Parts: sequence; structure tokens; C-alpha cells
Amino acid sequence: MSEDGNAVRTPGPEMETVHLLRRVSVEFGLRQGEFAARHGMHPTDVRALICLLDAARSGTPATAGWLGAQLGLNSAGTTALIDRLVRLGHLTRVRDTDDRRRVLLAVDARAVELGQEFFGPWLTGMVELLRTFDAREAAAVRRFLLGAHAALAREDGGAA
Amino acid sequence: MSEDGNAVRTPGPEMETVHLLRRVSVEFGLRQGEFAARHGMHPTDVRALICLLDAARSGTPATAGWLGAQLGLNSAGTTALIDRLVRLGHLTRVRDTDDRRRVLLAVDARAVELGQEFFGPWLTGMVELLRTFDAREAAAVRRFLLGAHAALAREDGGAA
DNA sequence: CACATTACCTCGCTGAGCGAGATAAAATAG
DNA sequence: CTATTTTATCTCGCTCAGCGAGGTAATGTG
Repeated sequence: MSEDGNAVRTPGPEMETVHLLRRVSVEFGLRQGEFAARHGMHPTDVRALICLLDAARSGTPATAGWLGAQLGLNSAGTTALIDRLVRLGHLTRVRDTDDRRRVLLAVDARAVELGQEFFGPWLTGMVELLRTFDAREAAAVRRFLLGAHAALAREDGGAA
Repeated sequence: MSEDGNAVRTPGPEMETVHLLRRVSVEFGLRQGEFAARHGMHPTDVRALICLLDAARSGTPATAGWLGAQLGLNSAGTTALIDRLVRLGHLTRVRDTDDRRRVLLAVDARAVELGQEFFGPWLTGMVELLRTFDAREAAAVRRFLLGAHAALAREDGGAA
């Protein structure tokens, strides 16, 4: 049944919602690209900034290798990416004093501003929309997104 | 208060959910990249296939220009992208008989299979998760995603 | 029929990201 | 305490995705 060619053609309300989530992701990628172009960056640079800001938010120490893994880049590409962000003044390399092989990435305040300029309005809109939800509805949204994240986190999607 | 530097540091359950959606989008992008690498394609090629399958699903006629707009590419890049997909046998160029300037993009059955191979497991997991939701919860998820999509569709996010 | 517009393609170039391999610090063995 | 392995990052050379500029059909307009 998983190889049923008609699978994409059986709509159903659930499928509709899933496609909507996918659509949101696509749209999100487009906004990233526009933001990148507007600031003389490449889409990857913006994605890197996003990861770095997330890391800062959650207190995860961001190293070069970690960033590369987040973005699916090899070490050469990661070095080039960091060079670009450093050149633009968004990032500073800081040798880890505990393990001096490691390079910690310190996000500049300017990059944080850029991130908020990018996410701010959208984020605010989303938050305000969520405030119109009652507790059970908000929990449902959270539960769905957690499930989606979990499904995507394992690359086989849960089935071979 | 919108320029409050502490905005990202005031968690709140709503903010958490919004960050989760963002995280899902990032993860989604990573899966695309992995799928692309596994099939000798580039991330953009996969995104193109996604757009083309969406267009096919909704009956939108997919032209070269339309695809370029969807992906934020200029005409030269779009031509190169289509050449790549044609060379891989995922796509066929078909001159529109009504307006012979236009090139319609016919997605090959093989590409549809690839798309389902990619989305299938994940899609199924999501749909099954949604089936555990009651009507109001499912509606809440849909409402949130619609709102997110609407916010992202206007590049200023609804505020300057 | 001229003339503007639209839709796509060709050409040449820049640079993002890859593979291979170097280097340096840390962990482990002997 | 030296030799070896492992880990984390960087350097070098190359390929090819995507851009800008410009060309060529097809369509629409007076």
C-alpha cells in the first residue's frame, strides 16, 4: 500500500494539512533566499545564521564542525562559509581554551539584529495567532510539530 | 517593544511553538539535501521537483518561467536547472500549442516515484499522527499552518 | 506592417561547495 | 614520557550552479 501510485491523489483532510506544512517550509526557504540577496549573502549563510542564533538561544556551544553538520556541508565548505560570515562581520572565531583544536563561533550583535529584523515580524504574527488558541488547540499544534520534527529527524521517515 | 533586544529571550509557550515550526523547516531542508546527494542531484533540483509535483497535483500548468519564479532563479539559471532535470530523465519540455513561446514542463513518472519515495514515509507518519487528533485539534493545526503560510507569503511579515 | 512585450535560451563569468590532503591539539597505548 | 591514533579545522585545486547581458522566436497592438 505504500507503493500505491494513487497515494498523492487521495486528498483527505489530513493529507491537505501535511502538504500545507510542506508548503510553509518551501515559503520559508524563499524568504531566506530573499533576505540573503537583500543583504549580499547566500542562502546558506542565512541558514547558518539561523542555526547559530538557535544555538545561542539554547546555550549550545557552536563550533565549526557542529555548524557544518547542521547544514550538511563538509569541512572545506564550512571553513569557506565561516570565512564569508567573518568577512561580513557577523561572526568571530574564538579558539576554545579547554580544547584548543576547537573553534567556537561567536555571533556578533549585528547578526542578532539581522536575525530579529528577519524573524521579528513573522514571529510576532505567529505568536499573536497562537494567542487566539485555547490550551488544547495550542497543545495540538505543538504536538503536531513535535511529531513532524521527530519524523524528519530520522532520515528514513520511520519506514524503509 | 518590538525592538526590545530581549524579545528572543522571553520564551513563552507560543514562541516555543513558532521556533519549533522553524526548526521543522530547517530539518525539511536537510532531508531535501540528503535526498539530492543520494540521487546525484542538487538541493535546487529537489525543490524544483517538489514544486512541479505540487503544480501537477493542483492542476497548475508548470512553465519554465513559473518554475524559476517559484525557486527565485533568473531565466538563465532556470534553463540550466531544466536542462539538468531533462538530462536526468525527470522532465520533458513540451511547447505549448496555444502560446508557442511557452515551454510546459511534463514531469516524468520516474520523478513522481522519486517524490513519493521521498515524501511517502514521512507523509504517512504525519497523516497517521493527525488521525489521532479530534476535529477541533486538527482544525487548530490547519488554522495555524494557514496563518503561518499567509504571514510568510507577504515578505514584510505584516509589519515594516 | 512596424513596434513593443513576453517567454525562453546562449554565452561568459563568479564563487559555493566538494575531494584530497595538511596541520595541530588531544586522547590513548606502551 | 614518547609513539600512535583520533579529532577538529584549514588549504588547495577543481567542478558546476546561478548571475548578468544579450539574443531569438512568438504574441499582442496601433
